[in-house]
Amino acid sequence: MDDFAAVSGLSRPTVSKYFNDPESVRPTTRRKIEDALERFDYRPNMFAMNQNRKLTKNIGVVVPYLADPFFAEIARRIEEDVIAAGYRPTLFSAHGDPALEMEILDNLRSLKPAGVLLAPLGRASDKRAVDAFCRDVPTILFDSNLPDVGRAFVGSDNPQFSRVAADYLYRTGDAPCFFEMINPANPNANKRRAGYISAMERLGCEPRIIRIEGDGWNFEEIGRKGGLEIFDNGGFPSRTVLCSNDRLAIGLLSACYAKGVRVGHGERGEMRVAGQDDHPFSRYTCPSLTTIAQDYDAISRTATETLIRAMDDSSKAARADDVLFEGKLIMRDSA
Amino acid sequence: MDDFAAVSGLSRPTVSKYFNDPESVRPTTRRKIEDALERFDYRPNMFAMNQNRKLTKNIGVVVPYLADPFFAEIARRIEEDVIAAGYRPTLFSAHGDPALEMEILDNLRSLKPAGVLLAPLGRASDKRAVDAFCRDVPTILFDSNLPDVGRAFVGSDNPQFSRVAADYLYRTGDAPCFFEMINPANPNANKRRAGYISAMERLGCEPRIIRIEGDGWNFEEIGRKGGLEIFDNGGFPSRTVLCSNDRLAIGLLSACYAKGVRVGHGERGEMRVAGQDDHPFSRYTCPSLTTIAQDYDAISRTATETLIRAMDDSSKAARADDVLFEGKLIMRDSA
DNA sequence: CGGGAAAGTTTTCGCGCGTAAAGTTTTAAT
DNA sequence: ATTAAAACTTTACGCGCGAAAACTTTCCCG
Repeated sequence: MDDFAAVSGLSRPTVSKYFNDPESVRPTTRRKIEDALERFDYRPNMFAMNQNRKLTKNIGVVVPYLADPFFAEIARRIEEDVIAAGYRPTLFSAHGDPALEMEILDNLRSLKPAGVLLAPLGRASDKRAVDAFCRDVPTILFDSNLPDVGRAFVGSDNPQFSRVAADYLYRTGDAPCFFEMINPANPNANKRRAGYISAMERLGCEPRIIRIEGDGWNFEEIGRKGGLEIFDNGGFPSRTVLCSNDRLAIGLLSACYAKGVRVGHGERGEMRVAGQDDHPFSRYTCPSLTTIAQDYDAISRTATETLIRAMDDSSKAARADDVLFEGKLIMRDSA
Repeated sequence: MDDFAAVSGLSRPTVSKYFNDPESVRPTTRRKIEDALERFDYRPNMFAMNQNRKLTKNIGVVVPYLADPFFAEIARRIEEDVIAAGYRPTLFSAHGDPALEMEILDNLRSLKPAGVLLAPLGRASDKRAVDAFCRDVPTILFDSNLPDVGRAFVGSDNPQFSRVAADYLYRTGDAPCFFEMINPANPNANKRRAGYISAMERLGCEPRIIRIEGDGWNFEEIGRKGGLEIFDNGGFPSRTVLCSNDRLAIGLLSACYAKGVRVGHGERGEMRVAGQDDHPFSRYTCPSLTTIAQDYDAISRTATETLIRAMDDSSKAARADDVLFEGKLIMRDSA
């Protein structure tokens, strides 16, 4: 940096200041540095930069399962937003493993991140450890909430998802039953079930919940196996099935196909299936999947913005209000 | 570290040695340190550790598009293998953008990685820049090759994929046509086309290639639109369609469904569709997709192993042999 | 028991930058 | 033209560790 400062005709501290915030130097100075930068492609050493600094420009992004296209997509958008805000995102996936989630948070500590965007595993997460982490590092939770942990939560209004779905399905046909895993990995599933129940009660219908076996994150397979089993044991209690999420629905569609059950909203359909999330592939299922869309854009943008505000905020204890986005009904062919 | 060395009854250099390689100290010494570790949870400062070291324990993993479940899955496995080998993986996605790919390689340089596993964007990659990077950092390319770049290439024998697929389809019905994008992002597409053509010639059939418009990484949409267009303009030249990859096939299945064309290998099927890759979701399409499976496990494991060998190898210029894995025919319902 | 190798200790240096203080120059506003 | 604020320079220190050299202790084996 000394040498580079010399060739750009400035002192090292000024150049150092530039790299911490290009706006903080005079425009003419900035010009000098950026000219020199083109001629010499100097880059400050990341490790030296961050070592003797309290706060880095790093932002950690942690998702529970990156092979789930929902998280891949939301992670992609968050990365873009974080970069646009002038920070350096680092992406981690817990791969569905609580131990790995803890390890990631531990490693994250030594990255001295300015902030973290964390979508916890949910039920399986070690809440105390996550809470302890959030006390040390400004953290925004997203997608899946742990009550009173972190600076804020940004996610979807899950009960509303299922209420809208149930309402629509009721109005366009018969009252749906609800298809979910016995032990959902994610707490959002419980909120969706609650939303479904409240909608059914308001409509004066009996809620009918079908809970299938299965652990882990291979939801399509769980949905398929669960669906096949139900077909073999008397079938579904209703012509219409609202699935707890799109991946289960994709599995169920596959089971329907295997059993020769035509799915669809028209006359031809023997059964109707709806999902929730607007999973990136749900538009390409056969039939295309009617679902409730998560607001990917709003969630990623708001999560990033909230984090950056929280990082600036000196009052460490302050908890911002949780933000919940409504889902949008996407009417496709399956229901 | 000084304080921690004191409480564990050792000198700082010994403790330092332990953290670089726990095996490098005497078992009794290791015991002392790990006992102290439990009582004091000290962690060396990452930035200080790496600053004055030529080589870190970091391994960069770069994929072209993480929202593609194929890459999400292969990245997941590579991360596991890298961790098991005692290194720290850092995952990056170029999100389909060549400029971002270059930026990632630039940032990677300042991470001083011991090695990099890179699946390049392909056609869009800046080959000269990638080559320059590979000269500085031991890099193994995977999935998509750039000739003579990097220490080695680990991927699939793409011509074999299409040969096997074409052969199988021919034997079980009629000769397939080949469905692909006009300007495939990935060079593997060209090899698959070549494999298809050679298989057809060997069988004494005329190769028939259908090339559809579309740019970017939204293959399902491209496949769907392309399929619809072909149906509207006289249809496919053959009852059987071999798609360049599973994601295009998923899009085509969706188009078939929209047009009311029954897909399947039995009597009922009006058309047969096959893909290539064994995409994580291809087993849940309707009908389930017949495809050629990539050997995820072998590719990720071999790539990691090859990289670690290349890192140990002092002869910097040495290029290991490329490794290609064969695809396995997965017979499902679509063809 | 002796001897040499292996492991640990002491000491010292430096990595490449952030940061702070004190002094100097430039800028912009009156 | 005056002046104060803003921007830059100079100087100096330290972050937390890796690494190397020279020395001492421990270990293993015949």
